[in-house]
Amino acid sequence: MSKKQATIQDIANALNITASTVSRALSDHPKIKKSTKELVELKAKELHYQPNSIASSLRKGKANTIGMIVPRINRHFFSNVITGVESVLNPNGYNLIICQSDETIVKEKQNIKTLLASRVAGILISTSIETVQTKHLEKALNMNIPLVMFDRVSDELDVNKVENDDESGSYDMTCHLLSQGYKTIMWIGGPRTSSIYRNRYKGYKKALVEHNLDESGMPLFEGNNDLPAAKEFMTKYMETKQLPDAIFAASDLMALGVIQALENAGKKVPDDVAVAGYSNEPFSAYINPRLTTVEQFSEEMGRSAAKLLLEEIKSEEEELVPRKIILRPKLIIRESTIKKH
Amino acid sequence: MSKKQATIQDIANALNITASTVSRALSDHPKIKKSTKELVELKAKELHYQPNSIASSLRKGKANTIGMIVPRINRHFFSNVITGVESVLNPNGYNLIICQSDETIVKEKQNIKTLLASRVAGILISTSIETVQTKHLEKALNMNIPLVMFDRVSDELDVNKVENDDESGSYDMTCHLLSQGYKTIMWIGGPRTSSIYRNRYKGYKKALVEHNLDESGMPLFEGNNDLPAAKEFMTKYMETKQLPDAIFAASDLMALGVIQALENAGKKVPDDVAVAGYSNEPFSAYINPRLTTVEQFSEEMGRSAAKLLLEEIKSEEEELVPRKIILRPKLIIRESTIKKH
DNA sequence: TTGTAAGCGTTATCAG
DNA sequence: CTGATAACGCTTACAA
Repeated sequence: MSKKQATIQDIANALNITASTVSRALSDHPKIKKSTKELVELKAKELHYQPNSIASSLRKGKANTIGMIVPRINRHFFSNVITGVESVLNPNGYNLIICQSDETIVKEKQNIKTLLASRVAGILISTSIETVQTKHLEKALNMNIPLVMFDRVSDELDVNKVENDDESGSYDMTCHLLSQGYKTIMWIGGPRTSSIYRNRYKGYKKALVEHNLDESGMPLFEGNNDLPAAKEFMTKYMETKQLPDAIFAASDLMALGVIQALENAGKKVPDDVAVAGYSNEPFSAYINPRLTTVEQFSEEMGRSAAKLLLEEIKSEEEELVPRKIILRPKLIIRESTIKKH
Repeated sequence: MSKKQATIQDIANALNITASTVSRALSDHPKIKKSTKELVELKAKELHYQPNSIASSLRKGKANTIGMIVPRINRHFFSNVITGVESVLNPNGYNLIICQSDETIVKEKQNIKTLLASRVAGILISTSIETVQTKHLEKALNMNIPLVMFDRVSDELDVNKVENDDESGSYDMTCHLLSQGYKTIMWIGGPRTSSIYRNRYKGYKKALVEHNLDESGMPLFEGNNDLPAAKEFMTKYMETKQLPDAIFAASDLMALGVIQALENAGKKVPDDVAVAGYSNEPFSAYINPRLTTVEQFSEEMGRSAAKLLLEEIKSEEEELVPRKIILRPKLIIRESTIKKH
């Protein structure tokens, strides 16, 4: 219909007042008469006025937008973190621009670029699996754009962080397996260049050492964190080698791959071999056997990260003392690791 | 570090040229000398120049941003649609602002408001379960902001749409159940105010009628599309009534709730009763029994919707002839509905 | 309580 | 090939 969008100027003209008065009226400035406020509201409706937050952002130098970068949006863990983030941001008047790095450093750099160009008020990021250098992230800091890292963090960067205590989650799981009487525990994980898998491996190793077991004697697989990789590895492994007592996969997806391989080979879980996962995917409670795993409280992680970011945005102080919030994961014991007698 | 962001003006001053030249150089205007382009690039790097897309958007009257509204981001279906959308939008230079309506009309209206204020170049929406009126969506159309509906669409609005052929998916499933010899088929679904469930029910009914069965004789449950609702209903149902031959749940989550209730009551699937779901959630292939369901091609839906939107944005024509893309879902037959002899 | 005026950083237009 | 100028729509000192 209307070729041209109505502006505050149009409202002002129609009411024989000035744009500044309209602006103040619309933002509920205390020193504007109630009557003019009402007039303005009315005329705004009449002209189908829609505020232009681009103009507002330009003038104010900041957008009411937060940028968020995750490796993949369709991972249960990350989509729940996003839900947590939104639940904090929206009530505070912020919008979220979501970007996916697809686990590549190239797209991650691209994402940062567009977020900086959009002059977002802050950035939340969980880095890609390829990310080791952090120069691109430092650009944000140089522009005084607050940045909070979550889940996958970088030690080099001195910023607010929210982490899962992967080491302790993994440690707890390994202790559980040992307490069930399993002696040889195979490790299956993603690349240890990522803080996630590095820490989970650390916890696994720590538990073994504490129980006087030599981790170097245990079989190990390190590959893509997905179902096919784990399934393929396990299938091949069984062709030549003996099964361990238990298998600890650093993700539920990998655990599922392992279970499928075992099933195909006619092996029973947990009778022939116990299998544990990590991260409590929605399916884990429902597969056969029900999968022992570690719950990560993803929404809570999103809320914490968003809160840290908002604090940082609100505090005008130049010097930030970076905080680190560590969320303690929870062991969830199900059928797949329970020793039968 | 740098208190102030460098602007094209700063670059211009440093090189004794004008801002317009810098602007053109940076956007690779054909009529700018190669040498000045290089000088500009260099100085831009030196000054840590970051383009300001807010200013650019204001000047150009449009943002390079697309808004997307989904009921819930952490639903497998929607996060995959988003992935599909991004895969088309990003290569075309568009960013995505993602909003969740949380299945409420109130939040959906709020979402529209912020997207309009951000002057997004277009909107992709799958409406909330509460949405029946569409006045808020018409605002976008009045502002000449292209809008594409996907999955959950509204008949009242004359816009581009991408739909799943829920009726045919549901019809195929019902025919499959009938062909297995099941005579009484219970319907379990979400509210039929939503086009989704209305169409799925239609397909179910159509198949029954074609087989000379009276749908009014079949047991039915209509409630929240989630696991607990279905589980609770089923548990109560069994207390007083006979089981049907088969149960067709309009979502995998509801199917899972049903299976759990049956399991708790000591009933076997599919021996005592067959169970089918809809939408092929990631867990469905792995639960016990493996769930017969309908695959929806969610990423494809995202890609189609995004392409339609881009076309509409690019075409300057005032009058749009709305198109409707209908994606044909695919029946996936697994253990949970196979009759044993 | 309201008006005046300047400016946020870009880009389109016109001119040369 | 480049420069000058205005404008996008809004906010905010400062003034009245």
